[in-house]
Amino acid sequence: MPRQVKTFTSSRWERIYAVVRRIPAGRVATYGQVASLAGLPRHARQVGYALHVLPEGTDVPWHRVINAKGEISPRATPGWDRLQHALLRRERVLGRDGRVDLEHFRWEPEEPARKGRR
DNA sequence: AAGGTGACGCCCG
DNA sequence: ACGGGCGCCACCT
Repeated sequence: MPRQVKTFTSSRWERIYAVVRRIPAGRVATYGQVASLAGLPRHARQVGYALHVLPEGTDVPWHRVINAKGEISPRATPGWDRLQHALLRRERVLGRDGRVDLEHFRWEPEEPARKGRR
């Protein structure tokens, strides 16, 4: 686990953050889903890493990203998963088992459907 | 420069 | 439900 967080100039990470920023409150997305939407399929782990190195006070709603099982992924540092639980509960997406029902709360970005052209 | 690591995901007992 | 194994691949040391 990196203790020293470097400045994130990586465009890959920026693309990931851009996707995460679009997740509205009350919805969640999975790591793999974010990766695909960012144009980086099979990079779920990189999404996890990109979120991991976010500075405190970021505007990126990292807590809305969970794993494919609808669970809050365990952290190396205990305590952080608690914060995510609290934030998600505040957004009313946590089931009684502490998990998120993806059937109900998975974020599905609107299709651009930019067909105003013709 | 090479190998280790992981906030993942999927498949199989 | 649950754990183990493995493929993935950029980032870190």
